[in-house]
Amino acid sequence: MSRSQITRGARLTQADVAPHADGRRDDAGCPVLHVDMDAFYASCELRSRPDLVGLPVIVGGDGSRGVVTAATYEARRYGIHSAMPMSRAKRLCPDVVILPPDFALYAEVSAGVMAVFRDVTPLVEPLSLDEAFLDVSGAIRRLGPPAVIAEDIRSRVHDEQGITCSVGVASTKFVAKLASTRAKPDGLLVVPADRVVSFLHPLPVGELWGVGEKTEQALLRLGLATVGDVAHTPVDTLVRALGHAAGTHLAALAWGRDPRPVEVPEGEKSIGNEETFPRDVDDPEVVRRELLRLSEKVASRLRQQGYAGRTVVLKVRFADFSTISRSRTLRSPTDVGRDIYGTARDLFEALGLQRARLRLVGVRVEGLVDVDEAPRQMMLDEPELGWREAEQAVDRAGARFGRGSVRPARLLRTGEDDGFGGAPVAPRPRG
DNA sequence: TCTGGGGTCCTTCAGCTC
DNA sequence: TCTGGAGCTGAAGGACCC
Repeated sequence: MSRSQITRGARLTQADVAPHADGRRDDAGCPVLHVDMDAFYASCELRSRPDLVGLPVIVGGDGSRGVVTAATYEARRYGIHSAMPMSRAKRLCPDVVILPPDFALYAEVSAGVMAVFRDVTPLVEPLSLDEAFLDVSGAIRRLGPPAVIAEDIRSRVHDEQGITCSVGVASTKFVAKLASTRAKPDGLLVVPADRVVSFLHPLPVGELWGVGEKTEQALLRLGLATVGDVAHTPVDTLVRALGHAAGTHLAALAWGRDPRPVEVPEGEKSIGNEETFPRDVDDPEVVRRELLRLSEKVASRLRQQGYAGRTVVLKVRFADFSTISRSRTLRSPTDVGRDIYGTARDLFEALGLQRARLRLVGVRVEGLVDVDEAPRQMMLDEPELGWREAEQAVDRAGARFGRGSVRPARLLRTGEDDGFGGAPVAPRPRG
């Protein structure tokens, strides 16, 4: 690694504590790296739009109900942040540049970044497209101490993918994640193993992993404002306020105890799709058509990834934002859109809604198993070649002619965006 | 201000079996 | 035969994360 690479970003920092008197390396005992891309979606877009570098740019749907998916640091200076309604972002910064999301691009860049990580260690645990934990304990002899490995990763991501990232180096996942957040943007922060407590205790409770708005309010009601306050509170008190899992978990985190190892994920646990209507809907036929579209989409993703699932979950959000879900477990796992739709529709009908105004519907399939290991329940009247084979044929047609080139007749409506991409096209007549 | 979409995990409760 | 408790599973909802 060149000197220029090491100094790029000029933010090789450590927790603000006194150095070791005996000359030990500060990253000794810190094999966990948390790597987080800076404003990932926006950074991907700026690679092909250098004219926008330095301007407030946000990525997100520009519809009436869109939210900000990512914001450059220039946009954040106006108070814009992710998950903020687009309408508000535009009010805060009328000149903000809005770009529609291109998830295929982000997936491609993410694959390149993850390849860099796996070049360093096989122990990579991705958390999302733009961040991952790495356990580099097995790479230290080959590549050097964790801080050097971290800088090398930052340089390679920058040189190969043209975006910047921040890295936290620590003894546990939780502290590494906090460190990368505090190193942003384009920085590196090492929290030495024996300074974890002094690093953690001054932080506000909201920084604890798993503490969102509700839990933060609950903790503040107990008079607990900092991580140190939580650390010095009896576990029983936390358990009473937050439940067993959250209470014991936070008590451990507040002392820097996080036994979770970096793990290569085994696979998905559920696959689902949901959609917010552009305007609230009270026509049951529109809802049924949307359920069919979502079910087909979920089934297609299941087949693509080689899964079948046993539990179908229907999600309904009403105009007042209240949300309910209903689920049904099938006799055997399925990856057939027809089955998923039939179950989702039954669940919807069972709600007995009398023209309630709906904001969103969603379909999710849980209890995933490898499709080759899934027992198939043949119906007495089921033909040998059934819906599954038909939908597999649709998958093949989609791969050849474009996704959505063949679809259920109910979803064929000229000019209607059904989310399959492209204009609706009727299947070519056979023969 | 007015709240997307994709996920995971946890808690609570009800029903069932032993 | 009846009853109560333990343990399991499924269902529903909530909180959280990115």
